[in-house]
Amino acid sequence: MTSPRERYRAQVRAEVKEHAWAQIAEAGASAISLNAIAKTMGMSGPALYRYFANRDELITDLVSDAYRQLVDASRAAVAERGSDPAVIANAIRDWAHTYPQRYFLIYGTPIPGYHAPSTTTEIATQLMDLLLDALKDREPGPAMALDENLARHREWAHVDVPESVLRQALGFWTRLHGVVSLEISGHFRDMGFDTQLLFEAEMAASLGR
Amino acid sequence: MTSPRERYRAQVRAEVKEHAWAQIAEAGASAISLNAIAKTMGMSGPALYRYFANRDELITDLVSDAYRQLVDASRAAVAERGSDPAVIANAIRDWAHTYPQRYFLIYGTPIPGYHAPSTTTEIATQLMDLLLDALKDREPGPAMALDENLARHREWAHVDVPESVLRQALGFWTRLHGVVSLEISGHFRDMGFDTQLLFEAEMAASLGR
DNA sequence: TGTACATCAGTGAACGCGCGTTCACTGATGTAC
DNA sequence: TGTACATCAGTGAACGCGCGTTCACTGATGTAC
Repeated sequence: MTSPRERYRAQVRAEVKEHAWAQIAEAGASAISLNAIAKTMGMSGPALYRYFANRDELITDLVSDAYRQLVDASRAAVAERGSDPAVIANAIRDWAHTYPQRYFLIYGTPIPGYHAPSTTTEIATQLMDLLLDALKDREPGPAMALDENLARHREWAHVDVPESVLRQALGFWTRLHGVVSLEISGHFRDMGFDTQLLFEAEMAASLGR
Repeated sequence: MTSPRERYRAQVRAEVKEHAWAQIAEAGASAISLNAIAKTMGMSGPALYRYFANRDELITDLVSDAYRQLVDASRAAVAERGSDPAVIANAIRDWAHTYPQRYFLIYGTPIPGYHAPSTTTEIATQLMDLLLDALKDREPGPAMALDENLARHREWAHVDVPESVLRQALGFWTRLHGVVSLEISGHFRDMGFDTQLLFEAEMAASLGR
């Protein structure tokens, strides 16, 4: 089905992205440059325009891949250790520590002038679904003002879980990223305590308590 | 004491920073350019080297100013509405919403190749002190594994509060930034619910419950 | 299997741009007698 | 108050760099008869 040329194209595209990741890891997402990537591949700059329409298309591809990778890592963790919020949380944190710049690409400061296409939102939804599934059998907890608001969102997004689960998921989600984004950004550096313990304490407090 | 020349220098420095903020608000921190700033001021690029040794010094100044501004805003809120964690939290969130790019400058993805000097850590401490002060009269809550770790940090940082307060402060801190950074980054955009309510729910859950 | 043609990967030159930073300089502002 | 000198703000040219992107082209790879 796939011709040799098509396979070759796919290979080069993959190699370009590989180099892009290396570049991101070194100098952040804003440093992604088609010319620089071409150079490290021993090619001339314009050659890459055979594979990507422009710089934005490359970035979009990278963002999607990062998201997919994160979803895969979370899914794999669930498959291995069970559908548990803490399992997902640790998978995400581990991934963030392994690939800080990829984490920033998704959850960090938005790249100026770049707007993520709708496909990424779709993948983001998959991640949320994974979390909702892990949370769905928990006891509700007291009703609150936010619930009414979430009910509207639930209908709109066609999510099939009670508001109480949605509420727990959102709290869990924000706390997870609260710890992780601050620690990866280095805001706890030189403060001399174990951020892993802080993370675990936060996740424990968020669940059942 | 201050000569006219010194006063003039301070004025120009301030004006440069004013334009830098405008540039940051438009295209993010990585877009700060001395040449571009000079142009909008009707000056030539090299002129600014009379006022800042180089680009990094400008950024350092901006980061410090942003921090100071955030501390001032928090202090003002406390002065007006009392020393309450929720008051501080709302002050920080309001500031972040008013100046999203300044918020990112401090708490967002680190600027590649730029390292904050120690003075900024000092100002960050002031903000934490403000929070610790607001939390200091709360009941302890059950002891946990993190406490031992925090005790070491307390000694090292010469902070004069019990571990339980430090623990509460850290939890409060991470949850605050968890909601705020995600909402400012736009991760709740198009999800159709009121992030203000989510924020309030998180802060309420974090305090007394 | 061999030839003719079409497809397409990659090159090199070029365009226009903006960046940080240096340097020798002009001209205005302040200072000392 | 007036003159001589020192200080210093700002200019314009220049350096070297890298960026994204276009374009006409060469040469290799695949396809059809």
